[in-house]
Amino acid sequence: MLSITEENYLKAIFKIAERDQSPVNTNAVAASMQTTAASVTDMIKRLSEKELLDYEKYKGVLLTEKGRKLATNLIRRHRLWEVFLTEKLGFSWDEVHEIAEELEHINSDQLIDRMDTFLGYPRFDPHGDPIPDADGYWTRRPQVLLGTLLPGQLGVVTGVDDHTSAFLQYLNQLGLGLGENIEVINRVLYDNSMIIKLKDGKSIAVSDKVVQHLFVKISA
Amino acid sequence: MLSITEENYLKAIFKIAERDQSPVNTNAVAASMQTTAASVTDMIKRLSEKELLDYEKYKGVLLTEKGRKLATNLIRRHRLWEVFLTEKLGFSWDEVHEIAEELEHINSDQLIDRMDTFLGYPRFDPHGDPIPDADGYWTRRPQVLLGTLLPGQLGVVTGVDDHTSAFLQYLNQLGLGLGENIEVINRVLYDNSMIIKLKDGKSIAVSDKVVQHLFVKISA
DNA sequence: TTTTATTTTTAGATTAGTCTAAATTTTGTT
DNA sequence: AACAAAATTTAGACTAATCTAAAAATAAAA
Ligand SMILES: [Mn+2]
Ligand SMILES: [Mn+2]
Ligand SMILES: [Mn+2]
Ligand SMILES: [Mn+2]
Repeated sequence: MLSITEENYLKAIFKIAERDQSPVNTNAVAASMQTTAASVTDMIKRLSEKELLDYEKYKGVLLTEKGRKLATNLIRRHRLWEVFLTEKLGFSWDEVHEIAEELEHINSDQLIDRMDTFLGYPRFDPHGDPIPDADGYWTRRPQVLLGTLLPGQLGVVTGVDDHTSAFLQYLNQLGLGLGENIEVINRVLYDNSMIIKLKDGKSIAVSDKVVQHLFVKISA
Repeated sequence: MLSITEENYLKAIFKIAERDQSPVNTNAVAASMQTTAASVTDMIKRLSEKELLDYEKYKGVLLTEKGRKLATNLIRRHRLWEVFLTEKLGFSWDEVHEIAEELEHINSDQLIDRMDTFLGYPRFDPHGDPIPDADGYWTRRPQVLLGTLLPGQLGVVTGVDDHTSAFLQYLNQLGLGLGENIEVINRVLYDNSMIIKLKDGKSIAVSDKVVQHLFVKISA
């Protein structure tokens, strides 16, 4: 049985290993957990003791298979809860993360299985992130950052690279939700912004920031 | 912001105050929380410091209005989650308590409001216990223990006085779920058991234990 | 290859929550 | 009223998780 704190560390380490490289270094974990390097070293020892991490002093950590399974299971729970909150309770995608951050620690496999069934076995969460299966695996969806599209190309919004509610709310305002069809009109070289056309026919300008953080699947 | 431990103490104290009398004494809390009297004294001081309890050394504790609101809100959350687990996820009434015990600590009023709406504003949980409103109030339902009924009287099962899964599973086996219509055939004086008739016409014998822990509403 | 900067670990303290054992207060009984 | 029993509180110690400051190891730069 893990404490909520231990679970959070494990999840953070998994995500850093995915984003950066393995082994994961102490400072990266400290930054992600908003704590000190000293605390991280402490916790790393505890998690290694429980055989969730492979740890060698000064060399960083790798997740063991046991650690990986626990971490992906947390992500599975988190994302399923996010689907529940949006699909069933009517929350908006910018409101669910914090609540799911708590709900993911509810420890019941039966609960998650039944929730998965109740939701109809969703493959992606409200932010377009994949939901791991019970073994902790998922298949990557072909998607690229909006910024890589050329004028004339068509695409569908499939995800975000920035999960802050500020960004998500801004996308709401722009009408750029998941599944939205877009067409690139042109790229403004001056500030790297873009003019895109939405399905309602309206053209909008999206800043460099948006272009760098919105995933789309190229459809033509 | 309260810790999960603090919330659990508060809930325990509320329930003891309801069951026994106020003020609540230290040993009762220790028994309920399965901890020592010393730990309870410690926690009582902390909760008094936060003005959730009125505490006088050696005299036991009373909940303040603030404490009562928090305690009943926990009970509200617990029971709404139990409804969700049974109604939406298909859990049986003997499986939900432990999970709700964790879920009740998820701290989001918005979540509970939306859940309440999603469930259609239920007034009772799967065990027949009333769900407090947002201010922590509910109206008592007219119900009596099965044991008080006389031969010939009709009733509807409305609740249980024993929430152990052993008891609930035994009731499943007997076909005595919530809402079940029954008729008292006769009382066996020898062992205080009872013969009752169910709506399917079958008569069954129920032991003294059942008779003392099953609530029914008299319907005729 | 020294020297410097960065990263990581250790040492020592702190807080929440817990425990056992001992002291104190209250309650019940002669 | 005096004594015994029960309930409660205090004292002191322990673990998990955290922090700051200092020491040690590694990496980068001169
Ligand atoms: Mn999230
Ligand atoms: Mn998400
Ligand atoms: Mn319950
Ligand atoms: Mn219940």
